[in-house]
Amino acid sequence: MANIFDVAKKAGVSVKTVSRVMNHAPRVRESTRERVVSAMKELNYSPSHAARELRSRRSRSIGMLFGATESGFQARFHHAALRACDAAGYFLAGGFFDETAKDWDRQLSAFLARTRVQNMILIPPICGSTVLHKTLMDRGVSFVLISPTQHSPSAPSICIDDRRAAREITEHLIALGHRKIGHLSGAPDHISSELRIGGYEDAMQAIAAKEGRSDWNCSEWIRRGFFAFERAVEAAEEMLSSPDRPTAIFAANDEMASAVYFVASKLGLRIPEDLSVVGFDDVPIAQTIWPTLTTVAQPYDEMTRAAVEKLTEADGHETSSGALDVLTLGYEIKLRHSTAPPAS
Amino acid sequence: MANIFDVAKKAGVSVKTVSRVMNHAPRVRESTRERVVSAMKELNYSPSHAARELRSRRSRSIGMLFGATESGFQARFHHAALRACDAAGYFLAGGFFDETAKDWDRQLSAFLARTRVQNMILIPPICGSTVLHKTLMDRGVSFVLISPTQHSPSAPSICIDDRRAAREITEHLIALGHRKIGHLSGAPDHISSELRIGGYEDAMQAIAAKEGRSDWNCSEWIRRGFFAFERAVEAAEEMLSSPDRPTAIFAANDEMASAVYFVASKLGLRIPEDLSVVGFDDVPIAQTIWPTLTTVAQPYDEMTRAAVEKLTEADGHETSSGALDVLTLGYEIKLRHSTAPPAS
DNA sequence: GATCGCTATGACAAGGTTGGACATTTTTGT
DNA sequence: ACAAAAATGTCCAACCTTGTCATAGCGATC
Repeated sequence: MANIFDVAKKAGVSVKTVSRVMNHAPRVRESTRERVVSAMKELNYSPSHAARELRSRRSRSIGMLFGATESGFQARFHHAALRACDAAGYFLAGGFFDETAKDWDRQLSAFLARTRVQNMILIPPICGSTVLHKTLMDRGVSFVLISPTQHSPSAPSICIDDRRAAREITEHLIALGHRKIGHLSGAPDHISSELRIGGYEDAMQAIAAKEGRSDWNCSEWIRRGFFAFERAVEAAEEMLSSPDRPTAIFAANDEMASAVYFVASKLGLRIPEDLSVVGFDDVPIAQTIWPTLTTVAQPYDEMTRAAVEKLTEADGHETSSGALDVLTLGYEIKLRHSTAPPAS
Repeated sequence: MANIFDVAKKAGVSVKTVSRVMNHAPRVRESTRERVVSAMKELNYSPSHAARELRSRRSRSIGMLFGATESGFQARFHHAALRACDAAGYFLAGGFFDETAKDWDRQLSAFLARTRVQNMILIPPICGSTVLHKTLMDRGVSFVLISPTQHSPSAPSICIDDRRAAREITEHLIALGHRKIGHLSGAPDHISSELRIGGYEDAMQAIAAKEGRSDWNCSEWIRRGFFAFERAVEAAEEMLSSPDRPTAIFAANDEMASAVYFVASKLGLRIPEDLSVVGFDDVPIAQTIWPTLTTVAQPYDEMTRAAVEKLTEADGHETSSGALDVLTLGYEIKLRHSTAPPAS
């Protein structure tokens, strides 16, 4: 395997110049650059990331911790991260991380020690742990939070307008004629849960005001599903077996929406004839269950690309401006087959 | 950050001894080892993997290429690999790989150049590409194939007895009383597809022989679904809209089984009353659809652990014995709610 | 034409670890 | 007490790249 000396020799320059070319340093004559580049090509040269990392104390990898990789949600981000890293010339170092385990910090230390990543992308559910943030900061690791449970002054966050999206999708149900709309909400320590509840309430209160039902209290229609399938099954069972059951349910993620399908199927309720369902996230399952699920699509690829950009741009440069750095991207409502007017 | 010299000083030994301890070299007294280990702990030392890799030309990472990370199947292996690598002290370097893309080799070269992995685990669908095998061998990368489309003389494979599993799960349907059993098979270039067809036919022919129906040709009941949801939807529609439709379907993976649910739901067929369904793989979706899916569980964790072991054991040592190295692990049939006797 | 300033390039050390070849010390067995 | 074996140390080179500082070349300025 060729190294930098071979390239230098072939191009008739010093190793340093080759290094400069690789690192896009200024002050290299165009003709020299070309000579070097073609020498690299000819020798099929690729620099040793170990040596670069050793010398420059910068690694070309981005770390990411996964808990439940099967969760559709994490799998989508995994996919997006693989592509974004590929595009940026970085590679993804994945670690397993069980946030409920006791040897929490051992897992994290082991990951950091092994990979020596300097950059990380943190996704739910673990992105919200302040202890985690602190550990990373102490170690000098920069990180970006995606859809965090809470924003951090020490790292940029990337999210969507959860509240507006929740409001919009609830309004879709209202527009179809639904009034008894249940909400299956997420884990209470997650900012998105509360924002989605907020959006739901915004929509419900707006229609209540418009139709003059001042006594109407939509918060009775909210049940916690904690973003988890099993918990959502319980909550949905409770909601749907009540005599005054809702005619539509807005689940705060698709996994819980599929739990509603599960329960509805068990109880013999037809979707959407007897019950309309909407979700949130647009994970793959949304299109592989029948009827396909109306939901809010997160811009996974865009979010992850932005995260990688933030990390690679800042690489090396300390750029904590002090102000909260929050990037809000656009979502999309996907209308599919899980909603219909209520049975009259 | 402490380095090996600091540790040596603290432990009162030479750097060499510290190195010996880290690399589990023989001829180190237990008491010395302990002193060194505790010095490392105290200093919170972790070796620079860049330096180790640079010097020893061995990387502590295992590479893995993912195509469709959302596919449940790959997500399960991702999860298993993260855990197995963690346990082995390695880390997982993930790469995106679209086997249908044109810049196929660019993707692979970029991945290998960036990560410089020496070890890889290959999973379906890309694990079968002989071009891929060749490239890896040329580059001196060792690899293990999991459930490969075809075995390779140059790498160990890990799989289950697909044929027996397929036979067994088909027999489950037969035992319930089904005779008109359709099979939704996988991609024809994949060895597992053919083995699962084989197992299905074994079971069908056995019952045909037993019941004296020598004219019965079960191969009419086979349709290709190519392991893909959309293709399976088409195939299932065809199967189920025929007047003499099957009373049970054995899908060669869970994704296709969920496609059967999708179509059944669309056509108003109830599972399992009107149609029994069984799958293969036991991916997460099998338990989050109602009725929960009877399927064959692959031993994901065990398979991946075995793969990591093979790689880490062989690390450095050339051990190609020449003979085919195929490890067959046990599967498990998960009986759930998607099967019942046929309507009489 | 000597001096200055700027650009492009080069020489050399450093970064943390392991490998190799031996030398030296300690332990063990007799 | 002596030899053999085991444990540890010494020292240097190598791995490949980048950072620091130095220098050659060259046009502009006084």
